[in-house]
Amino acid sequence: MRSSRYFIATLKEAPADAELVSHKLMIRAGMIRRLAAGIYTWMPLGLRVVRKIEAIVREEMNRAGALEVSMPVVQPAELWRESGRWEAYGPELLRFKDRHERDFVIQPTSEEVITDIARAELRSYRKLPVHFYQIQNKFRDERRPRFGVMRGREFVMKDGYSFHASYEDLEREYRNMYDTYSRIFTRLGLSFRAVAADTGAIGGTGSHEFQVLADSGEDAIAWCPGSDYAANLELAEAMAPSGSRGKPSREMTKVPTPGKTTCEDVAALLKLPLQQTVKAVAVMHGKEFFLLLIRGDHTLNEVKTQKAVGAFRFATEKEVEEALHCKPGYIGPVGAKVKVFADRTVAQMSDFVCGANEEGFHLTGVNFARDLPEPRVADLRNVVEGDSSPDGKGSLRIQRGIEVGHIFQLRTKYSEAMKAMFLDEKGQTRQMEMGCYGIGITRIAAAAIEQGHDERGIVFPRPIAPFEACLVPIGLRKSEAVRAAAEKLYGELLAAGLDVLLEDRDERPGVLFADMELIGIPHRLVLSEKGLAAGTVEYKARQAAAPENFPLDAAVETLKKKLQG
RNA sequence: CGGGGUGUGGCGCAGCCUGGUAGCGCGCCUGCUUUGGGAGCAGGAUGUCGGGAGUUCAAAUCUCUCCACCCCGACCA
Repeated sequence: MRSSRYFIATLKEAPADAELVSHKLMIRAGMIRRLAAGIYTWMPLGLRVVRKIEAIVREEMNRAGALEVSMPVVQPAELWRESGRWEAYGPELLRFKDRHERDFVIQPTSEEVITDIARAELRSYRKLPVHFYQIQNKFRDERRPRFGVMRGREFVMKDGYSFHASYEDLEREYRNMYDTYSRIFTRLGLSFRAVAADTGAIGGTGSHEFQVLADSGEDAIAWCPGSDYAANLELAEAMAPSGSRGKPSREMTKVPTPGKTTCEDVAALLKLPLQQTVKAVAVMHGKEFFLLLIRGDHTLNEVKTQKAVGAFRFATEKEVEEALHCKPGYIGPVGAKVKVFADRTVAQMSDFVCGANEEGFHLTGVNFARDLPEPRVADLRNVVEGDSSPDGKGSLRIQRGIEVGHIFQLRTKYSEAMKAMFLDEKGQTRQMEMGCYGIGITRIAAAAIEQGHDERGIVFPRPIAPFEACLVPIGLRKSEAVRAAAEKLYGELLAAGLDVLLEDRDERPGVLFADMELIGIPHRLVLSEKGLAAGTVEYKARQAAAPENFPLDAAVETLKKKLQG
């Protein structure tokens, strides 16, 4: 490709509304342009990246035995009513009516349509297993689209669905996909981690997320360096501290703590470690008021809490006052006539500090059994760095990540709702087992940039860079020798099958270099009169400190070698 | 959906408080010079000041209203 005939639309300044580096750089590099909130046009340069990601995903999916299909983006509501998701999905599902007033949706995923295909086409165990996938646009009416294409409303996803005659076979395919995904993200040149995940709204049992490691990621991952344990923070189990609870050694005492409503403030005032305090979180479970006890330095894990106590919401200030006759900030479990759940860590504490249920006062030296009834105990908190790993093989570390892939064992959630049955070898009707597997194609482009960038712009991994290499001639329009050498070398590079951009725009060298670095081309060749006189061409990797020179007649071989490395 | 904020040329912004005939930087167009790190000089084009209504002799500026977008909180690829 010649840049003079391509569309390079770089910007010096990023739009003010971009927050994430990847968002800023994608706009500045001219990869995307915004049309509406969370809706973007992929410009030629950006689309090249997307297509390269798709190609790798497609290749590996095909290699793993999955079959590509393309399902409609517009789907009739009847199927969604049948699966129950018409009601269950909520406002993120974009719904509309056609001219006959019939309800339709723009698909956020395609379980319904594929299950409809499966129940019509897969009537015999002889046709199982089968795995269908597609790569195509999805729409989710996010409550708050942000971060450019990272959390857009319209995005490209690879979604695959597998059907099986037995759970054992589903497990086999799940492992197959686990391996395939690992291969895909490795080939894409990303640093990632596969983590156990919550199954969330999609339902089902086993589930893993593939997280690209980046500090800007929205997810937190807990993992153990001493083993293969890795889980999303929302799932990672916090173990009870070892040993047993200490004996009460102090009298329970009411101390004045005026204006100190947080554990931090109270600990500072009383000159006690934060780990000696307990915060009471007031929640409503239906019409019932609960207190959840979490150690002062810990945070509540809402996913785990929901599993332990059931659906809940935080109580309002008014509800707190009605239940405890006390303002939030001073509430506690002592003397409270409500159900109390304590986190495992809190359950092991003795002589702790908590609110006195009296404005301006806290209690010190509080002990279970002696001062208040033993609470119900559950795992309610987020794990923190240094907690012991649930597999007992060391302590946990926390890292941030961007979810780019997710695999689920759906089991029979959809085949049951939509009656996807097959006949087994004994002629008996049985439900199909299902798996589903997603990869966020467009999100990968953004995640790769979060992982690879510097002050000059994007640093793409070679497999997904818009071009593998660029050839920058200096003085193309001034020097006939440079022009001829550039044309010749460009022809040779193309003939060698390399994906090269010839930078032949009529711009000063500084502009050309800056643009090539901004858009993230990983390898650069420079031709100049000076170099030609010496019979050399200059080579520089995107992140190398300094360029090196090679003989001009070895340029193609040299670049090939560099691309391998 | 709740809370906060912004809307002025393609992009980034000033002007608004204290009404008075719309400005800066980048980009864009033309010419000359320049050509190994986002050039210089000269000339030029581009605005229903988000939309509507109102107050006023006069509205980017004040009032009301609608819209769009962004940021902070309950979920997903």
